[in-house]
Amino acid sequence: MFELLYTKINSLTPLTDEEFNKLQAFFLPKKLRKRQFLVQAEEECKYLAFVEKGILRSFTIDSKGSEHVVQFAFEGWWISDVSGFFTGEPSTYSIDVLDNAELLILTRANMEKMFAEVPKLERFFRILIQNSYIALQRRMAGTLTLSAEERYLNLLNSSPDIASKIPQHMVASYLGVTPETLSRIRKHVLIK
Amino acid sequence: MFELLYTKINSLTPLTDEEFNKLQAFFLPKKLRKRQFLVQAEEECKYLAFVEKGILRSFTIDSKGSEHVVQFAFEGWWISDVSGFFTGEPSTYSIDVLDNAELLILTRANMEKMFAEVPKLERFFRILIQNSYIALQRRMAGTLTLSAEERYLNLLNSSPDIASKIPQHMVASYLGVTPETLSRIRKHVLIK
DNA sequence: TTGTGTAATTGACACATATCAATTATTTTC
DNA sequence: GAAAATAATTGATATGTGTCAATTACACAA
Repeated sequence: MFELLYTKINSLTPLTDEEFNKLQAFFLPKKLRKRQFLVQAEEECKYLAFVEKGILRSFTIDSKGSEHVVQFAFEGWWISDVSGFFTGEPSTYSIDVLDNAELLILTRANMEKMFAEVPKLERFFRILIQNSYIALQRRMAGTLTLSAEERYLNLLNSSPDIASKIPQHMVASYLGVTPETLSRIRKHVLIK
Repeated sequence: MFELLYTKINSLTPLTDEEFNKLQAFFLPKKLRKRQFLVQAEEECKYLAFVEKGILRSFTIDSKGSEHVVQFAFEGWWISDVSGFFTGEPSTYSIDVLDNAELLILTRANMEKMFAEVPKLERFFRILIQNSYIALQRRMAGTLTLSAEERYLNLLNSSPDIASKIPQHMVASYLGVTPETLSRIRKHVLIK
């Protein structure tokens, strides 16, 4: 059950067997089916989740009621409302399941206990969030500099998983365009 | 010279005097005047800089030659091309000085040595990057959900420094609009 | 399997923002 | 302090993307 987690942590911060055994105690397994919520906006986001199986996404709903996808999470990825998780404030995002999921859940309290027992993990999570930050900066730069069509073509390259496994209207939302616009972009790209 | 740095680090991760004394040895003071570059795109970004005095910004240049501001850094902030700094790859951004600056510079090698001597700092930098990530997520959500005018009004609220101390065309670039559009937005906002 | 809801496509039109060009205001430099 | 460079404003027009409405395609549940 912990193989994937082990691989992922070990690739960034090699752990001894003993350290890895300690670590397991702090994670809580959780299964969720499609359409279930891990976190509801406005509530406290208590969890940082590692995705063993399935697909999740986080999203906001704006003042006009439309959804905006913030992040997708596939197998081997982490997902949370980082802001809510660390500040304790009510979550600004909701997180729900797109494909039946098996998760390993870390609560804030368990995370701190874990850091106390295995200090090396402080480093792992620094690098993890660092990589997320870098990816987000790329996405941000893309929305500032590229047209919707260029962003879509980029996505096909850099995240083929998203383009192929996620319903189109959610891909549109992630790209920051309407479903109609993405549909037209796809038509246009095919023709070329 | 290290007062501001001390205050900033101490507020997130309290340090003993001894720890703080050790730490100072790893930072290199550097003065730069307006228009000088700390990092040039395409070169390696060797530095993580703490801003003691002055203002800097990081930016990219797109295929059409126009600049896009990624980040501003005022006194007490940190700036770097995070991606380049940690991966060692050529920087995607340039960083230059908007207002004569006094910096405390950390190289990658010194950072690792520092972590070895004062492990607590691993935690500090995790929290630092975490907060940057949260801020960037807010900005990203804003560009997905808000009109240019709403983003400008948000900026006035959340970062009055940016709105008041930065040339308007750079604020426009940061918001992801043209200078002409920002000029019109300001006119419109004043009238209301 | 058929029906019912949801997703994707398409068309007509609206609107926010970009682009280009000209003018005025503000800095910088010698 | 005058000249030159840069920044901000304004107007006219172009364009990408959004909105609304209708149609077709698809998925899932009874």
